[in-house]
Amino acid sequence: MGSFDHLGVDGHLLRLFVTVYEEGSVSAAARRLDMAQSAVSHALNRLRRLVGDPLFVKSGRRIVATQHAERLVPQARLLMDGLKALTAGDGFDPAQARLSWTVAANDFQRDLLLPRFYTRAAAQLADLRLQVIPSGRPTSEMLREARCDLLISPAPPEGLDIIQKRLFDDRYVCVFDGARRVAPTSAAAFLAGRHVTVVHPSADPLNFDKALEGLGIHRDVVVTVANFSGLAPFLRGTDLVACVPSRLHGLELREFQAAPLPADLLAAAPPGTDTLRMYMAWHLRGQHDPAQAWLRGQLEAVAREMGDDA
Amino acid sequence: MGSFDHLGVDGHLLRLFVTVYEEGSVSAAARRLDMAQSAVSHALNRLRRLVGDPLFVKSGRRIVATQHAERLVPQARLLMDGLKALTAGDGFDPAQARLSWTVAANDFQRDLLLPRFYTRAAAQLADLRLQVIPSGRPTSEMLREARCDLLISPAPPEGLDIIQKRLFDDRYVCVFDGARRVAPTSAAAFLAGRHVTVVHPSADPLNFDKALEGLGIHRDVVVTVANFSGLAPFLRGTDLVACVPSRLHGLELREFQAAPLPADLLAAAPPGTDTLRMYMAWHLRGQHDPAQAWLRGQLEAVAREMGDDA
DNA sequence: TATAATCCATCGATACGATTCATGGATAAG
DNA sequence: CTTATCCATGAATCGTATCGATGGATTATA
Repeated sequence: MGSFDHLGVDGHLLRLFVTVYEEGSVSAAARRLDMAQSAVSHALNRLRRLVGDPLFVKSGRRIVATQHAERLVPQARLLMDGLKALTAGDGFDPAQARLSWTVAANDFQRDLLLPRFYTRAAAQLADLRLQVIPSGRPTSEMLREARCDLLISPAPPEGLDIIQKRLFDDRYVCVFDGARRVAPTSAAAFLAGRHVTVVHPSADPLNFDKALEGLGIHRDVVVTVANFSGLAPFLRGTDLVACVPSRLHGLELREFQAAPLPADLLAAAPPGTDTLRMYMAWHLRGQHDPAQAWLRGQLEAVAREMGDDA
Repeated sequence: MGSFDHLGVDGHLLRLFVTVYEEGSVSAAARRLDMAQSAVSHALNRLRRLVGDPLFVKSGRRIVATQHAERLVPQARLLMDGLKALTAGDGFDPAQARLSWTVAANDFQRDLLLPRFYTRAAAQLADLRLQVIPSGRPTSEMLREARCDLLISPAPPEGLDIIQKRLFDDRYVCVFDGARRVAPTSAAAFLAGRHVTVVHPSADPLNFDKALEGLGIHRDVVVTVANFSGLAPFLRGTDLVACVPSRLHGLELREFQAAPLPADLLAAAPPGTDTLRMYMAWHLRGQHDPAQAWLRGQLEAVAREMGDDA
């Protein structure tokens, strides 16, 4: 049964298929592809034979995509990108490349990685435009619809067309104003204090906060801010405590004191509670693009340079 | 430059290219493809035009692949698999499917996941043959050369053509014979004891052992065994201590006592030291195969069922 | 309801391209 | 030097993708 001659499919056919899908019309696709309408119709029939599915069925004088066609569209786009990667024209030469890259990242990972990434990458490239957009709660759609090329997040989206790779591990520490209080060394002391944490309205809470929640441990969170940069003013001159990735302590929170989380608090918590693992994620589409692969490599190198320790 | 008509490439051309590469000969490829030799030669020329690279150059009366051709071969194989995924014949029906799956996994992950996976998956399938092979130090070649379909490991290989996904997190605990000693509650007590650990000759040491090593902490390891199943005889009736993933305590080491790692030991260690994160990894080739995707989904479900806690 | 407009499928003609057979130049082996 | 084998090329053939034109079907408009 499977014996449809799938090997007969070529890039032109894929492009035609995707165009028909996007236009929702054979005639419109023909116009966009600068072909005769009948040619598109015939080509579509050929593709129907090759994949063994009607792909589009008539409904009135329009056509609607079958379920199978819906499934095929992203796959077809993927294959077209793969075909492009076959050409020899892709000899990627950093020294002559003028690249534009859009990265979605929230405050912590942005400030930690991207400045160093930029200086490193830009030094080797003819030109680099780096667009950083807020990721919010990162979704696979951002990558699928090419709203960004890469996404940096501790909770990257999953999906069969999404690839993710670990960048670095960090550990949560308590940060506080050393002039106003001392480090909480036990769970009791920790829970007795007043806390400030980061809860972005459109993103997931920190895995640390979620883990405590899951344990039924409720600390006294008196202030929540939308991002890490908002913590400092609340810590300064107060006895508030924040639990943040330790690397942040080397950035915006340099002026404060840091201490490890109370050991007895962690003993009860699930593994990885005190660890924040940062990933980068991208779409399969960009997998074989040598320029993007190079950029990802640079970012990875920056993360590696920092080492896994705080 | 980029203006080679890469869309003109079709599956037949890719297959021809790969065949010529594998045979190292135009004539031999023609025989295997059941075509005339000149047809292959012409087709090869067509492909040369389309991708803008000689692909094979004459050397004596043989031909040798160019660098670019070498790079293209895996990509071509990938695209052929992608094309196969276009056909409608792939409506995957578990109830009628007779599958054969080869998984590379070492002892811990094998015993923990695969029995439950097998019963779960086999119950839904017409037939399932599960081959489990030892992974040793897992390499991307095992996946590339299709020696296995999936690999389960805490240290999955990396590569642009390898996809990995987290299965579950576990935490290291101390395991010992409760009749002979008590739990080490401090780093000092921990280091005063005698230890047994797992070091497989052809695999990486455990991340826990590596982390301690990295800190310059040398505990007194008096016995090493090649896999987890070898631990029990050495623990039984002795004062030896082993640090193993806590889930193992529920399997082979049920008879022993378990205790968390000393907190002060972990405080100095890098984040994630006490966490073992288990991944599955597979080759891009199997990404769009619905049967394999289904099997991976089942395995994931089993891992999820166990929850992230021990 | 009749008419016009638009859509997609089909038909015959045409041009392009893929394959075949036959041949030639090059290399290596006998 | 001869022979066998390899790959490339040329001419001829066959298949097929495209075109323009046409027809059947559906929807919008008067």
